[in-house]
This record gives sequence, structure tokens and C-alpha cells, in this order.
Amino acid sequence: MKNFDTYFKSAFTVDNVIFGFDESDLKILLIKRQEEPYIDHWGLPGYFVLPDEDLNTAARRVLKQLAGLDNVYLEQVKSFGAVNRHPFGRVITVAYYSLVKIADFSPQPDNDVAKEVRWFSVADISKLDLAFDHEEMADVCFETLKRQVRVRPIGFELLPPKFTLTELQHLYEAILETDLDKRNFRKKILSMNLLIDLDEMQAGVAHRPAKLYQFDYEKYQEFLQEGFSFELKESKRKERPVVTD
Amino acid sequence: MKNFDTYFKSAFTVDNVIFGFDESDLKILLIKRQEEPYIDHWGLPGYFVLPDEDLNTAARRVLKQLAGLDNVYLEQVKSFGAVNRHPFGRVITVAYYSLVKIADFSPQPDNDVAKEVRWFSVADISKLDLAFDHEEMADVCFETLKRQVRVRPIGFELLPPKFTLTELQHLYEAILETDLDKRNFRKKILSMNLLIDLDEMQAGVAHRPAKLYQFDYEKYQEFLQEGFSFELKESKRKERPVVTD
DNA sequence: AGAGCTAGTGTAAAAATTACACTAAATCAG
DNA sequence: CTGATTTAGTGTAATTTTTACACTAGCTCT
Repeated sequence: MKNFDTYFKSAFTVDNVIFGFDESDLKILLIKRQEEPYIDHWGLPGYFVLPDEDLNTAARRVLKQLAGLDNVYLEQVKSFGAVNRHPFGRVITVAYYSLVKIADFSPQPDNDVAKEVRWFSVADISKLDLAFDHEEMADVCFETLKRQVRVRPIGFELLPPKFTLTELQHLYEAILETDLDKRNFRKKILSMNLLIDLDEMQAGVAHRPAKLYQFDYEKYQEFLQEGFSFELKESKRKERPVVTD
Repeated sequence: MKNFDTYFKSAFTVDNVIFGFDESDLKILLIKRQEEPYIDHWGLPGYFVLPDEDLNTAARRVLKQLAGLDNVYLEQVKSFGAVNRHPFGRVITVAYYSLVKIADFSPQPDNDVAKEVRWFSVADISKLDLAFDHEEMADVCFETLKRQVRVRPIGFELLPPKFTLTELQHLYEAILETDLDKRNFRKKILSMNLLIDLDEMQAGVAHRPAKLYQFDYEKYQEFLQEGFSFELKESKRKERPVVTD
């Protein structure tokens, strides 16, 4: 009989890549760490999984404690387990991404894990020298989001309940890092019948107001089941500059 | 300062869903467990991750020790961490899938983990009452394979170096659980220029011999980089019976 | 020599995708 | 109140991709 005790000396954590969308910009929520290791570094919100807690439960707890967020779209992405990724011992972490309406977000400042909580543009993450291997985790989650958003109608999780088609298009452009053709985008989106036309208009804008739409959660459920396709192809007209830094 | 020691009492394992393809049938390699818990049950090949071992390294070690397999296509799929999934304590496991040419497989019988090693058809897995949550893991990995095979040219990893187009089609039909149109399949596959026509023929078959092809690993590399699409749609002519049990 | 098998091939119709430019409706400044 | 500014909203034709579909070719075995 083996001595299994040698294996029961590790820990695991969950880390959350929380995406939000604001002003045509895709953002990630980061915390300034209050604890060692990497104290005062920016990093992903995450913590040890408690002994009597499932992985998903732990990920949701972190979302709740740190950002006051409930009922959020959450998906496991990948586990990271390099031998020396954590200075305190052997720790593997499970990365999740979640999609959040920024307006719903209410930071909990009295948390003893984070000194500060702030949204950062995805493009700026690489400048921050994140704790642990969190930059790689953010990258992998962003790539995963990019892939999944083509196949599932999850983009709506990032928008307020009422939105315009242009806002929706900007969201997809931010996630896919490309430009989309306005007419083709509208044609495609509307043809899926996932939007409810609210017969309501934008107000207080200095230009022709746009119609407001709502996401149709019932149809969403149907589609989720019969695993459906949501392909969006890029326009060939304009080319965005590649963000290198 | 917190007492972090309470967290360092868990263990983690890797489990491998090893896919092979034989006689138009997609198979999974299972072991008959030699050890508690679940002794004498069939289960996925897997083991504890050693203290000084990365996750991927551990998954490859399991492949090597158990099946004598090297240089295999391997991909992390998902982690499973339900609180009571392991009777010995808190253990989360990282599921991998790998794609293997059955001919290369040489079981290592003198392993003290497995009493027996055997290929099972994917369709039969649910009858076996696998150890732990291994059935769910196998299901998730199969779904992942199904998704990925549409987007990456990985099917070839399951075939011998030289194969016919019909064999390739049967492989895709087994993975996608659907029938494909012969002419459309060939048109599509050949148009990707991922196959090298070997100017060689099948021999010893009691019918018109088919041409043999080889996978073009150089083009494969190019495609992997520029993240390419490999969509295969099903034929509407025939419908396979749904395997319910 | 013929039966039995699987290999291999082309085309036309339908559907999806793409490219593309002008008018409409609000605010704001003068 | 007029014109400038800004974004909303809309249709079509060309191209590409996908789909459906059936017969001949070439080997072995009896």
C-alpha cells in the first residue's frame, strides 16, 4: 500500500477573469493585492477553495465577496499548475471567466483581500506586471471568450438590459478585435430572432436616437440546448491597427 | 496573518481520456483498477500529480507508463472538483484527452495500477459504471473532441500514417455521430490541401483499391497558427439512430 | 465470366455571405 | 430658426459556399 499522505499537501485556488464592457472598451476587473505573496501587485480576484466547497461555488463566492455580484455568467476555462507558480507551496488554480454588466458592479471595499478594485482595458493588462501567472490566465480567458462569443449568444451578458444595435456591434468589435459591417451585422443579428424590439428610443443624445432592444432569454435557452451557431465574420473594408503593446 | 496551512491538505490528479479509432469505431482506453478506491472497477487512466511535476508532464507520464505512448496529441479539457468525488480526501482532477493511433499502443502489463487495459467503444462507456466521476469526464471530453474536430485538423492523429479518404470519412462520422456525404466530404477535405496524395494504392482488398493519402504536417502548422476553420456539416440524407443506451 | 464490393467523380440549385452609399432624425451653435 | 454635426437606419446585386444527388471503374472471389 502506498503512502498517499505525500500527495495531500497541495492547495488549490480559483481565479476569476471578470469581463465588463464600457464605452466601446472591453475591460477586466483587477484587485490590488492586500496579502502576500505579490502584495501591492495587481492581480485577478481569486482565493483558496475552501475544504468543503466545490470549484464553481468557490468561483461564485469570490465574485460575490469581492464585487457584490450574483447570478453572473460564469465558465471554467483552464487549470494552471506549473510547479513553482506559487511561492507558498504547490498550488494549482482553476481559471474562470465571467461576464458582468458594469453598472451592476458594486465594489466591496472592506474586504481584507483587496486594497483596491478597478477596471482595466484588456489592451492595458500586459503593462501591469500582474501577480503570479495571471497575465497568461487573462490571455487564455480572452481567447476563450473570443472563440465562444462566435458560437453562443453570450455577448448580451455584458450589456445593460436595454441596448442599441450599435452598442451591440461595438461590443462584438471589441471582443473580436475587428470591424464589422453595419448592415450585415444588423441583418445577421436580427435574423436570429434573439432580440425583442422595445419600441422605445434612446433619449438625450445629440443625434438621431436609436431603437432600444432587449435580449430574449427564452429563445436563448432554446438555442443553448440545440447547440447553435452564431458565426460573425469580419468586414474586409477597414483594418484595425494591431495593438502590440 | 491567516493560517494557510488549512488549505494545503488537498491532492490533485490527472485523468486521461485516450481516444483511438478502429474499424469505424471510436474507442476509449480504460483500465481495470488495481487499487482502492474503486478496486476492480473500470476507470480512466490517471494518477496523482507528483509534488515536482507540472500538470501536462503528469498527463504525459500517465500515458507513457500505462500505455507506452509518447508524443501524443494531448489537450487539457476541464477540472473536476466536487467536494466528495474522492473517498480518501479532497482531490480535484484535471481531465485531458489524447488522440492515439491504436497500432502504436503497447499496454504495459507490469504496472501496479492497472490489472487490465482495454479499448471500449464510446457508445458502451455508460454501461460500465466507471469509477469516480469518470463517466462524466469521458462525456465532457467526447463533446470537446466533437467540437474541436470541426475547427482543427486533429482527426489525423487517430489514423495510421497512410489512410484512404473513406477511412478518414468514417473517422469523422464516428466522432461527429452523423453521416457525411461522400462527394462533399472529399471536395472539402481535398480543397484544404492538407493531404499528400501518395500515388499508392490499398492492397489486398476484395474490391477496387483506394488511393492512399498522408497528412501534411507542414501545412497543419501553418493552419494552427492562423487559427483556421474546418467546418464539416452533416448530410441531410440519412439519419443515424440515436444511441440511447 | 459474372457477382459483389467499394472507389471515384461533376453539376446545378439553393443559401449564405459579402460589398457598398445614401437619407432620416435628433442636438447644438450661431 | 437655420444650418452643421452626428449617428441611425435601410436594400440589393455579385460572389461564394453549401447542398443534393447517381452512375461508372476496378479489384477479388467463386
